[in-house]
Amino acid sequence: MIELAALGTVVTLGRGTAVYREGDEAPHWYRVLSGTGCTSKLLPDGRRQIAAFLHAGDYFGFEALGEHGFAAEAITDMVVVRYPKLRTEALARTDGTVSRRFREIACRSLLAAYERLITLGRKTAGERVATFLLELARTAPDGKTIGLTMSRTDIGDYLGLTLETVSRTLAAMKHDGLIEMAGPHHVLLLDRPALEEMTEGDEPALRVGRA
Amino acid sequence: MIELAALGTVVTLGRGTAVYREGDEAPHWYRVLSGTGCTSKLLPDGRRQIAAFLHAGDYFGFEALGEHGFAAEAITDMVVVRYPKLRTEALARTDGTVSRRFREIACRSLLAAYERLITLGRKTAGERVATFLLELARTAPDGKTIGLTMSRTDIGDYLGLTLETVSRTLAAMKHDGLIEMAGPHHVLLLDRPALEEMTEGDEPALRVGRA
DNA sequence: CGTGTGGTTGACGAGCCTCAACATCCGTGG
DNA sequence: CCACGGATGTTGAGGCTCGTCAACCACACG
Repeated sequence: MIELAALGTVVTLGRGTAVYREGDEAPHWYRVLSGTGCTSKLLPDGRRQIAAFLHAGDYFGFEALGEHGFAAEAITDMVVVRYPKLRTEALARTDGTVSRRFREIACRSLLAAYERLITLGRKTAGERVATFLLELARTAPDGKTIGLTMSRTDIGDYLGLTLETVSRTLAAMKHDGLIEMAGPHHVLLLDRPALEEMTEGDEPALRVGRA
Repeated sequence: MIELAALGTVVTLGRGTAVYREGDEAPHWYRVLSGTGCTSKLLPDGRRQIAAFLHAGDYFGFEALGEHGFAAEAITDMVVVRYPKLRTEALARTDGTVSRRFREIACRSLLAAYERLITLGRKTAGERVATFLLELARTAPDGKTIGLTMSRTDIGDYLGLTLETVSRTLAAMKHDGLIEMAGPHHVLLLDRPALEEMTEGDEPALRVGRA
């Protein structure tokens, strides 16, 4: 019996290089081993939206049907495993476990994307940055020491803000004692409950009557 | 051999009723036969984001792993087919075609969600409304006569705008000769190329040098 | 040391939101 | 059949948030 792992090729990517571009044929999908990347799309006038940051363990590129709708690039040096779609498709056809696994990966990505819709559509700058920080903190060993491996521009393009607004919002959080910063790329969450409250917006002032 | 169709139950839903709520257990997934619905999520203070409008042929609810992260409701009277997850899971395990079908549905939804990220994160009000109109026009018989079955509030919650901005933007488009309206719920696209150009933002003014 | 890239901070303005008044549509009941 | 009332949509005035433009700073690298 074929194993999924046997179909993968390890690929090393230097910081800033493209894994694939928007419009490329999509014969492979990928999994991150180490480093940080992102998937993004440009509007003709240069505005950019990052769909997802890619961290160790994340899958990407599998959602493309014909060609890639989004580009993928390495933000830091990055190591990924590349899988050929055709052969993994064939494997999925015979192996129910693999097939189910694929479905679960797609569903998790979809759930994450839906969460991001509310962030981009309805949250304020402060709420977006708080959401982002807590998202990163989920994978931090101690849950509060965060390394920002991406630039302010990248964070802005991820959150639908400008780099200036990201910078200002972080400064305000520092000023308010919510976070501490050791250089531009190291954040320590000081007041997690306050940040969590920020991500959801305050409850409306005591609702009288119905629950 | 079991057929997928044999596992579905037809359910009729009155306008405004919930298919399921955020946090509900998710034993079923659904497909729309007729009518319009939406999936949405609320922030504690009442801000709402609509993740997707649901039209005939659309699948929804399958992405939930444990419980639903988003609510689903009928905007107009609606008929859906409800499928039990456990039994369709079992079917997918044995039938490669069904399994592949599920993966494809999930990937299509994911691609649509990614497209919406750039709409919500980077587009102006005018661009968002234009994107929305063209999205609806894709399923119109003549490609330009659109019935808006949802309210201005729903459109706003879908596009990350207020209902007033939606109304004003449509008025501006009418004024500019891009669309014509016969009542608040019937739109005719008059200048498709102009609308299409709007969805992508104008090209930057002639770039000199590198392509 | 220069030079370049990325980050911070400030001043200002545009775009969209908020609040409010008014219009229109539609179902209901007299 | 028409009058009423509520829900939905439109339009206007003003304000706030965040974007734009610009200057300055910090660090990495040759």
